[in-house]
Amino acid sequence: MNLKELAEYLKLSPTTVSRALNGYPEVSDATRARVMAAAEANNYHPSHLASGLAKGKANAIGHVIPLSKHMVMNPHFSDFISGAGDVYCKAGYDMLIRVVVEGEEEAVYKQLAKDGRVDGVVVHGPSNYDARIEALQDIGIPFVVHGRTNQDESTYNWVDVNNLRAFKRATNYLLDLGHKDIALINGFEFMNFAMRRRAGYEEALKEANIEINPDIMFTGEMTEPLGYESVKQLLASKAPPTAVLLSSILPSMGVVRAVQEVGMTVGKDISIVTFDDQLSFLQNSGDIPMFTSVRSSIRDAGIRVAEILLDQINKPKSAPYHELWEAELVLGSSTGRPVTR
Amino acid sequence: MNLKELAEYLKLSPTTVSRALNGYPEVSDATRARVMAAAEANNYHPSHLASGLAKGKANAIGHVIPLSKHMVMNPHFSDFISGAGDVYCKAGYDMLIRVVVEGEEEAVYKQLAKDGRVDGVVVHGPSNYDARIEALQDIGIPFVVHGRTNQDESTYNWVDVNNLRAFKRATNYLLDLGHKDIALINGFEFMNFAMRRRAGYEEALKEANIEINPDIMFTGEMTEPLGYESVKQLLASKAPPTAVLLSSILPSMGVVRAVQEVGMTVGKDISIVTFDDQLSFLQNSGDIPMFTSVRSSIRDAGIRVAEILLDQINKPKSAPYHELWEAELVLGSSTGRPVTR
DNA sequence: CAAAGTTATCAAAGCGCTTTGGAAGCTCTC
DNA sequence: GAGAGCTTCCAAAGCGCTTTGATAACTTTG
Repeated sequence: MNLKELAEYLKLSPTTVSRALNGYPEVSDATRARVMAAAEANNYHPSHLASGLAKGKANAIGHVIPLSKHMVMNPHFSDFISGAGDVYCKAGYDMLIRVVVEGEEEAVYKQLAKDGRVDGVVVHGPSNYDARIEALQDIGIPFVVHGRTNQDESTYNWVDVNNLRAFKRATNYLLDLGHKDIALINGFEFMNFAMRRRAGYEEALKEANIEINPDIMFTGEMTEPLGYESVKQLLASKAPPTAVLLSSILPSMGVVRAVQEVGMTVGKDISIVTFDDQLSFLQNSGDIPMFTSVRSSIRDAGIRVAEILLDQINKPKSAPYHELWEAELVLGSSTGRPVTR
Repeated sequence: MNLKELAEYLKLSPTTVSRALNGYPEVSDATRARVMAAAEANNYHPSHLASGLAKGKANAIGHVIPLSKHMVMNPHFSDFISGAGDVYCKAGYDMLIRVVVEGEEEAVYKQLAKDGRVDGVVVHGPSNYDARIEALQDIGIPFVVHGRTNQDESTYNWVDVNNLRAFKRATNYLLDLGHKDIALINGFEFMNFAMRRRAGYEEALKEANIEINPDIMFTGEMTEPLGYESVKQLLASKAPPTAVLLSSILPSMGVVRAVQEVGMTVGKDISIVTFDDQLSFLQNSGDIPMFTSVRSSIRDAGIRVAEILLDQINKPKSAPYHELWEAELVLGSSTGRPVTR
């Protein structure tokens, strides 16, 4: 059943039916009620394609998700998406996801934007200098970035955690406990968030006059094995670090595994502070959480990013909007004073 | 730039341009080359909405993802989606995701199907009797189920792991090692996969004449804490089980945490066998993997489900198609003979 | 070389909806 | 009781593409 048929059935014009359904005022309450009832009764759903075409609006938001070399979907996305998806759903938007080989995101964003399939896009995982930003600005489609780049921040919309401050604070906490050798297990540092975290770590060390030691700094895909392998390697050295700072709870699990494997105890023999995205499936909660962490919910970020994007779509040409979130330092049982050797 | 403008620019009719672009034979090679070049040069992208409307095809697949009570997106989805998304992308389809409060999936599937937004849908996490199946059959939209229900399997498309056999085999393996008290930590058993796994577990125990003990059987959302809490509880009893069988690697991590917390060793004091979906971010690999497991890749399932769905869309009215996969038993370091007490 | 067959192009209708610009039919006013 | 002002509805154009049915131009063939 389409609009025309519904109109014929009701002995009304398509115009009136369309208006009744879309809440325009030019139709009497009685007629509107009749139309609504008939639509319901006939299980009528307007064609999304047709209305989109007529209105020049797709009612959808695009997300382009890069697959890394190992064809891995970053699990942090699923929480982000769950937050954003919820917002879209409530606002009557769809979420359109393209899984794309890393490096081809730009072309895909362009195509999505041009072919009118989406009204806006969100940019995931910005690198330090990210070509997508200018590409999207050229196209003129609304977008918001989850994170920032080193480009001029004021020209686009973003939501970011203060990664530098978070890691500086985490490092300072470990320093205050008396740790001097603090390892860093970070994401890939061409990603902006990781670069900023490293900067925070280094800043804190410098201020404490501690030399930065590249031998105890690791980067990689933030998975369980990254933590395991890195700490295995550290523990094999003569004087392993007494503390380790991590970018995600996933590698932190790996650290715990490695530490326990050699019979040491987390929080006693070795301290761990981790960034905690509050992943839904690996909660670090309870009265005394397992990990001491700097915490900021990635799901909440998804929610805000989506809200901001919808705002920008609905009132275009508003000024770029930013939000910088401070992460919360949460004390858990994975930290303690270093053991004196 | 739209088709009409491009045609004017080329001094051709929209018909010819459209045909040239879409690879129809009724156009000379010379003209086609000219058109292609002009399209490229002018950065022309056909409107997805318009072509979809004209063709009666959306070029998109719908996924409806239920949010559980705790607003958690099941992390197993992200791997499934990464597989499926990849297939869609290569075939020129989009993936449309709706995050929906649990229980409302049915209405959403209906709407998606009716309004022409998608050409097919995939059904996630079927329950034992799932109303969505009949709803989708009524609507007449192509769909494939990831998993099965207890309804008549022959009437719809599905891809499933032989969960019963996998868990029976895993249980038998533990029995063979000499374990008599085997705990089960399962997903929610209104989910069909969990029900079948439990059946496999019980079948093996029955055949071994071991009484089924509900006190050592747990169900819940498959997260890290589920494993931790359950095993904490088990270890508090007088004679804790010597082995535990789990439905996912996530709770298995929790079991490890609980076991190590009391100073016991996994694979010696207590054995673990887990179902391993080969989640990309929690790999259980290496020469000797951490966990003994029954293994089947959820990402591969996503790939097959997507392929099958696209097939069904392209040749409608083909017979329902099924695939039942056998999980592989992989020996790791989390199992051993029970300690004699 | 005319008839038949091919090839290369086009005009126009249609996909299902929205929206513009009227036009009836009312109710008020002076 | 005629003009103004509402209210309620409609015809038709348009969104950007595809596709049907035709036509013109060009090759073959007997």
